[in-house]
Amino acid sequence: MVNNGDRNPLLGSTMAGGSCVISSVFNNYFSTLYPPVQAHAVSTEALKDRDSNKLLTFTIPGTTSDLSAEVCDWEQVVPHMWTQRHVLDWISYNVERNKWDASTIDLTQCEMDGQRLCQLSREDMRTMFGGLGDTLYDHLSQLRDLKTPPPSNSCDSSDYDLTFHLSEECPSEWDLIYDYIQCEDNLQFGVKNEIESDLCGDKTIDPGYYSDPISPASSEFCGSGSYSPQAGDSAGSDIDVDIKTASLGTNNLPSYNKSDGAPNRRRRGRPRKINAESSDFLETKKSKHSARGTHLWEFIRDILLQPDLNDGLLKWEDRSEGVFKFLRSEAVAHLWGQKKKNSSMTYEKLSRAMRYYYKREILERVDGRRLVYKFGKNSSGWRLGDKGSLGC
DNA sequence: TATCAATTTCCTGATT
DNA sequence: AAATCAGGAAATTGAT
Repeated sequence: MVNNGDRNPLLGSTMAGGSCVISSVFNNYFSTLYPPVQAHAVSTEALKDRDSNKLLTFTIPGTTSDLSAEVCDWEQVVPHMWTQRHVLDWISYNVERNKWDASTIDLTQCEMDGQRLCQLSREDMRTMFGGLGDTLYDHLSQLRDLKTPPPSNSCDSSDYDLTFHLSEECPSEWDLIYDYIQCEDNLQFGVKNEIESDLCGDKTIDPGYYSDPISPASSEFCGSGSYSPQAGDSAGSDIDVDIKTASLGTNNLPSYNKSDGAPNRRRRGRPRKINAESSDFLETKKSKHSARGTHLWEFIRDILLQPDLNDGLLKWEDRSEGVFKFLRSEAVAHLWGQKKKNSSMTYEKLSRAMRYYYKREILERVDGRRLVYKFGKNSSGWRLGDKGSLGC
């Protein structure tokens, strides 16, 4: 997700080559507008959610520790209070989300605050941002609507002016899933990259391939900054390890040395979780005993079950047979990675996990058709008339 | 603490 | 040539 151009966690790692262009365009622009500042300690209180209902909180700038000031996350601020930087972050995010060619956007048009942005009509947006204008307008409307108390229903709406819930009673509305993922990711990666970029200047780090923490290459990794929220569940990103160990000054890093000895090579397997010490320090987001959460196939299924909201990621080829196709394979992988707090997820890796489902008959092979899969007899919830996993 | 399921990562080779 | 598929091997995680 592009959230902040100069601390963009995902660009250039998991996305296709076009994203590099996007990344560089926005990075350059951000670095011009916002020279690096020193990272401050982040209040974990400001970041952790409050319960298993995945409460997400918007904050008013300046009210919540250093976070809002330093991190500048547009998702945590109501749109009409966005600064210029928030606006840029948000545009950058939408550019990435839609795989838009950032070079087609006149960045000087982006120089406005949230108040001004909110005054723009759909036509204005089209004029300013071309084909992306509609998307921006719709997304902004969506964000603004979040501030409007919803009609009373099963979803809790307390404190709705500043928060929204993705509660157990009302799960899996795709937009909420998406926003939840984005917001959560924002909390996870936004701060990290803020620190990375702030401490390292323009140096970008591929989050998918962290430097060996003890290697010469990684010794350049700057780190005295403190940080940050951390999901308690698995799959802390590689960057998690580096940043935390660096920032904590620990020296108990595994002295691994991959067999080939190649520098900057990550080792196999899931990214290592941070150690207990840093984990305590950093505060975890989820309960130690929280459920594992949806499996990959359920995640895929749930996207498919929200056709209006799945953003062209996947489509049914034959709904009655459970045949579906990836339309934007890398975007789906990216989203899956966000859900798992893994910024280096790719379609290649996701597809490996999908192939493991063949044996378990959660999926069936569809020979000769690229990007096409079929739900198997051990999957559920996708059939018409099934009691799906979605809905209240 | 050990074990397990479910990935995640890396890899080589084949196919489209 | 690049993307995707296939599947082995090993690593890691959270759950039990």
